[in-house]
Amino acid sequence: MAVSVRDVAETAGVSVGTVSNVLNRPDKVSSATVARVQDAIDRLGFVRNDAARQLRAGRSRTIGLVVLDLHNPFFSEVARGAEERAEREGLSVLVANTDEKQAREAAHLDLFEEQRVAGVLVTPTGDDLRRLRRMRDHGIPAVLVDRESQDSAFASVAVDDLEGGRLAAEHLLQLGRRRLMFAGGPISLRQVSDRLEGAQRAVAECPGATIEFVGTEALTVEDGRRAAKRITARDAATRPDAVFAANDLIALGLLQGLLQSGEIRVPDDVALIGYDDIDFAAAAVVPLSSIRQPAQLIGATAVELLLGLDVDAESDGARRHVVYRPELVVRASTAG
Amino acid sequence: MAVSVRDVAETAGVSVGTVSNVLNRPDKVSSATVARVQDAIDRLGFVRNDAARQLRAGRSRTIGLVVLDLHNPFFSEVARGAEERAEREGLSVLVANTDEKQAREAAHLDLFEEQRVAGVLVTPTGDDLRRLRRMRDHGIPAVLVDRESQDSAFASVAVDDLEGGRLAAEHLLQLGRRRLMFAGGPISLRQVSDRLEGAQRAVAECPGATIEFVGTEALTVEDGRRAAKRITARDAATRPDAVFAANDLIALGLLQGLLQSGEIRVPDDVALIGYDDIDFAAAAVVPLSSIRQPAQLIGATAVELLLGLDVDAESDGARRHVVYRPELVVRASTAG
DNA sequence: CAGAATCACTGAATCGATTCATAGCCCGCG
DNA sequence: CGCGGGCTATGAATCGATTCAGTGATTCTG
Repeated sequence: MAVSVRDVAETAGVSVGTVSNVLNRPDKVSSATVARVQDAIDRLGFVRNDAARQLRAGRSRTIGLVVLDLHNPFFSEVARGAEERAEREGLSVLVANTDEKQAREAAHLDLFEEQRVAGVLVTPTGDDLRRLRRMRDHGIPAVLVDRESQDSAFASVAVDDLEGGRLAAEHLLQLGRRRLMFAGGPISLRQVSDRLEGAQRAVAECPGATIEFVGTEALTVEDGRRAAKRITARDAATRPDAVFAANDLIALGLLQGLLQSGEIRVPDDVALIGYDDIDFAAAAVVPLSSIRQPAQLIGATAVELLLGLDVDAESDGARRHVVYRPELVVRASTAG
Repeated sequence: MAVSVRDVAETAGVSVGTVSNVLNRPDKVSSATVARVQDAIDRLGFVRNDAARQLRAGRSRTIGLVVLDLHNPFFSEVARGAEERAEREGLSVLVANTDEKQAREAAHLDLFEEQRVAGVLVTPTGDDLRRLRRMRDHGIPAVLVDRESQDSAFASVAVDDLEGGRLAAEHLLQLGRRRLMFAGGPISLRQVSDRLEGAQRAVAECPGATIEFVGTEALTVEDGRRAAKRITARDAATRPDAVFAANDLIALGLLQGLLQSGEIRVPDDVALIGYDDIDFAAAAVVPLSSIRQPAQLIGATAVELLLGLDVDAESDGARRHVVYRPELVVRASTAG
């Protein structure tokens, strides 16, 4: 059933080495032979066995991408960017979800290591880079995605989340809002804590303004809806007049929840701004203001960093840490 | 650098066979030996080489999933369902995008075959199942996803798209609308043509009602926006009074485009219904009516069919074709 | 025209985990 | 004491593509 190079070689009347050459370096083989071998391949329906090839090569032609949540269109954009870039290099990308859970992140990294991937692109769940270090020691380079690494050992692509947080908060303050709220979580995610901190700094510079933190379990639409309940449950007087959501999914959930209550108008009573500027943000009930990040570019850059990466070259730190700037996108949810 | 079972065996003072047993059948090995081997594994930082394992096994522990568009939340739900189900069986899922292009579908299937995946779940782009047949002959079973197979050779999970199309159209007709339009494409996609045909049948049963077809290149938000332009460019009198979009992405694009024009109100001037009921449909500017499909369940069922599938058992056709029923979800975009 | 260089091809060795026939050991039972 | 049977462990053979030193044959060069 399984057709191997040996079978092909036999029916073409050549050696296995020649078959391999036809497959990998057709120019090294006379065209007559190429034709004979091709014919045998077609007749037998031969398909290369990638496992054998990889075993010999010692390395696969695949890149592992570990993201927090593929359901977040932001990450699926990142994935698309990475895939397109990798494809041009003849590599494919394997995508794994962590659902923001450390255990799943570890399990997926283990699987990638077993597969001897050419490298991994990771949005780390926590602050623990030990496993990545071990993988690097085993010859598997890593690039941190959507996260600046203080650690010079790993290249990274990120967007300045402090700046993004500041942009969002400053925008809300300029509207005259003073009782800000930040919704998102878990705070252990760097993205979340940095955006919050950026916002807090902006608020600190504005006398009379406050910002309150409401934690969520994760960064999904559902978590946003739950956060909305906690807001609507309060007295109108103690409610925030502006909410900055850690990402657009949370923001969309909040929007639904707040409007559903019937008492709260957006942006009149509560201004709302999200983060990521996913496609659906513009199409929301109240079109959502957001902080835009160049998602595809992030994915593509990560791949480039990975490929330009010499595992044991600790040098050239400068060009191995790319930081993009976020951009404010104003829509109806923060109008007026 | 590369640590192999041989190295582990050596430092643990046992044979390679024993190391393999510790890895795969620890109960067959005395606990003292297990401990010694484990210790060696930890000390050396040994990680199994999956390529070697697969080569020996002749088959990988991975399932390939080929979908039309991962950016469509419907498919990412399907993927999630498949992943969760597969994980319980100790399998992982590789996801590949076709962007609705035949060539990409073929390329990805080839890659999957080279990897000797345990099976593939496919939403075929066209009607050509030859490649799938060849793969089956090579021992790689396939399950058709979101598509009924007339072909008894392949198991399938689908939702009745004729029924879905009918549901959507009947709903619009019940609102009193008579000049219907269907927007979507390419028509070569079974999902598109079936939904259209279901709608046409409903329209045919309603005297005085018509349905017009507007094709799009693909099923994205952007295509929806473009379709909207073609509607807004017309005289008010010749515009449809209801639009049925082939999926929610198209519907959301249409919605944005129609509202942007300023002249058209939804649902007053044009009622709008989508398909899939993705999460974002409920959060749209005008919450979107839609036809719901059990996305995760489809993914999970596909995996089950695959695993229960004996490649050369042509029998038991009945239980190998699962068809779920779609469900109408009414929201503001078709109110009144 | 000898010797060098080029070309097309060969086939054994290799990657690393798993398998399986085999061997050694110990215990218990007749 | 001896034999069967249960444990535990062994290590050569295997999966299939690739590599690379080497063989012949042909063409080139001074």
